[in-house]
Amino acid sequence: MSIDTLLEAARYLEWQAQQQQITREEEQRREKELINREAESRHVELVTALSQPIRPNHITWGHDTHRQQPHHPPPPSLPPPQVPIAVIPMVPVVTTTPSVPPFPLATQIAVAAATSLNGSLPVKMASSPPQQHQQHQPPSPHLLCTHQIKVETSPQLISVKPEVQIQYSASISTNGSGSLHALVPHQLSPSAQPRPNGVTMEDLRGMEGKRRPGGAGTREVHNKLEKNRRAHLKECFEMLKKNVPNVDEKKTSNLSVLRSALRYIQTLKRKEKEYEHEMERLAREKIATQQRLAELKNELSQCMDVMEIDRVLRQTIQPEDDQASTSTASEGEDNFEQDIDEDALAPPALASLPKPTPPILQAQPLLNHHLSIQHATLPLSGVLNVPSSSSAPPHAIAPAPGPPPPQPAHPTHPPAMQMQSTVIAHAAVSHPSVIQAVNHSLPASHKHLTHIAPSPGPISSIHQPMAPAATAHQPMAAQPIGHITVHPVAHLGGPLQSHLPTLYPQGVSVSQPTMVGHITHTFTHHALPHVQANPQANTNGAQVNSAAVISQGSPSLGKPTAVLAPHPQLVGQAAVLNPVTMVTVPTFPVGTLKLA
DNA sequence: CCTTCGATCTCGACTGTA
DNA sequence: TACAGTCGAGATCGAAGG
Repeated sequence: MSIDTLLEAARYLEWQAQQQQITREEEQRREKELINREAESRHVELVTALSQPIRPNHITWGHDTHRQQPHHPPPPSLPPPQVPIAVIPMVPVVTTTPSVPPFPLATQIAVAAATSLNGSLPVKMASSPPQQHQQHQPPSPHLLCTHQIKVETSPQLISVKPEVQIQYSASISTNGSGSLHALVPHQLSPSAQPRPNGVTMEDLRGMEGKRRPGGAGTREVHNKLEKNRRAHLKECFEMLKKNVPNVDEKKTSNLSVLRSALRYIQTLKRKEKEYEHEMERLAREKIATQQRLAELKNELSQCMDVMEIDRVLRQTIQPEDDQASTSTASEGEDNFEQDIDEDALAPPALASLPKPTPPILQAQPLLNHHLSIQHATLPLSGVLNVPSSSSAPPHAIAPAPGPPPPQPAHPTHPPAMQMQSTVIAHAAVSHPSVIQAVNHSLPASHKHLTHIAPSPGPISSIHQPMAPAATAHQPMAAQPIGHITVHPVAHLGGPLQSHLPTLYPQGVSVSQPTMVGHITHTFTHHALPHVQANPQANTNGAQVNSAAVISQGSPSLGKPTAVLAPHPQLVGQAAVLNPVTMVTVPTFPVGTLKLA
C-alpha cells in the first residue's frame, strides 16, 4: 500500500465524516428494515416450523434468509418487500433451488455462496457425487426456505447482488450470539455437498447444534463477515464516487476514486481559503468605507456648527449693524472698505466680531457656501438676485486685496454707460453706508431702486421696495440691507464695461439703465474708486445673470438684470457657487461664459 | 495468447470491548 | 476470555489492451 493510498484513505475518512449525516439516515432506515425483518422472520419461523423436522437448521436458514430477504416472505400474508433485496446475494447463492438439480446446475454464484458458507466446498463439489445432494434435498430445511424464497426473488437476484451493505450491518447486529448456531446448520444445509477435507456435510451434520471452535463454522462466519465488510467498503466507495464530481461513473477503480476525492477536497479547501480572503478584504473595505463616512459626517457636523454659530451671532449682533447703519454717509464712505472687508469674512455678525476670529474664519470657505445657500433659499420676494450673498461681501464693493485693480480707479462717467441693469440690494450683508451712498446718488424722482431689500436676517428678509432715498433710509437704518451688487449688463460701454467684470466677476445686482449710471458713478466716486468696466465680460455675464434672475421670478421681472457679485473669497478660487443654480462653477470671469 | 489491472475472496493475525 | 471487527497477504477471476 503506497503512501498515496494511505493519504487518500485519510482524506476519504475525512470526507466520510462529512457524509456521516447521510449515513445516519441510512442507518435509521436499516434499523427499520431490521425491525421489519425480525417481524417477518418470526412469521417465517412459524411457517417453516410446521414443515421442518430439524429445528436448528431451519431456524438458521429461515433466520438468515429472512434477515437477508425480508421482502420475500414465503407466505402470501406477509407484507410485500419493502427494501431492495440487498440481502439476496447470499440466498441466491443458496439458490440451489430444489426444483433444479442442485449439483449439476450449480452456478458459479451458487458455488461462491457455498464457498462462503462451507469454506472450500466448491472443490469438493466438483468431485462429490450428485447422489448426496439428492439424498438430502428433501429433508433439508433450508431447501424449503430457499425454495420459497427463490420463487419470489429469483428475478431480482442479479440486480440486487451488489447491495450487500444492509446485509453487512444486519448480519452483524442480528446474528449476535446466535449467529454461530444459525450458521452451523447453514453450513450443513448444503450438507449434500462434500467438505473440503473430504468431510461431507453428512459428517458435519453430526455436529449439528454444536459449536465447533476454530472449525469451519467459525471460518464461515468469519468469511461471511469479511464479505459483508468488503461489501460495506464497496458501498462506501460508491457513495464517495457519487459525491465527488468529475468522477467517471464507469471505469473508475477505488484508487482513482480516492484520488479524485483527494483532489476534490483540496479544491474545496482552496476555494474555502479564497472565500475567506475575499471576506476579509470586503470586511476591510467596509471598515474603511465606514471610517470615511464617519469623517464626512464629522465634517458636515462641523460645517453645520459653523453655520449655527454664524446664525446666532448674526441675530445677536444685529443691533451693532443697526448702530452702524445710523452712521452718516460720510462715515460710511470712510469706513466703507473696511466694513466691506468685514462683511466679506462673514455676515454682519462676523463683521462686528473682534479681528481675531479664528475658527469661523478658518471655515470661511464653507461658511460662504452655506451662506450662499441660505440666502438663496430665503423667501426674498423682492430680491432679484441672490447671488452668493456670502460671496458678495467685502470685495463686492471693495475688490479683494489680492488682485489689485489693474487700472486706476478712475470714474467712469455715467453718461457714457448704456447699461440696462437693475440695482438690487439683496438680502445679504451690506453696510448701510453703501445704501446710503446709492440712494444718495439717486435723484429723488428716480424710483428704479425698486429692489432694495433690507436683510434683517436669514429668517425674515423683507422685501421693501424703496422709493426715493429719503424713504429708503428708514428701513435701511433699521435693517441693514445686503450688499449692493452691480453687474454691468450688455450694452455696456466705456471704461466701466471693460473693468467691472474683472473686478466683479460675479454677482452684483443690476438695475435700470438709468440707475446704473448713478450707481456706478456713486461707486466710482464714493465707494469704489477702482471700479472699472470690462466691456467684454459684461456682455455675457450680464445676460447670463439676467436670465437667471428672471427665472427666479423676482418682482423686477422684465428688466434685464445681471448680477455681479464680487466675491473676494471666490475670486481666484478653483470653483465658486453659482448663485442661481447653487452649483459650483469655475471662477473664470463671467464674460467668458458662453451662455445663451 | 499473454499480460496487466481491478475486484473479490479466503485466511490468519491482530485489536478493542464487554 | 470470547467475540466482533479490521487488516494485510495471497489467490482467483474477469476485463481490457498489446
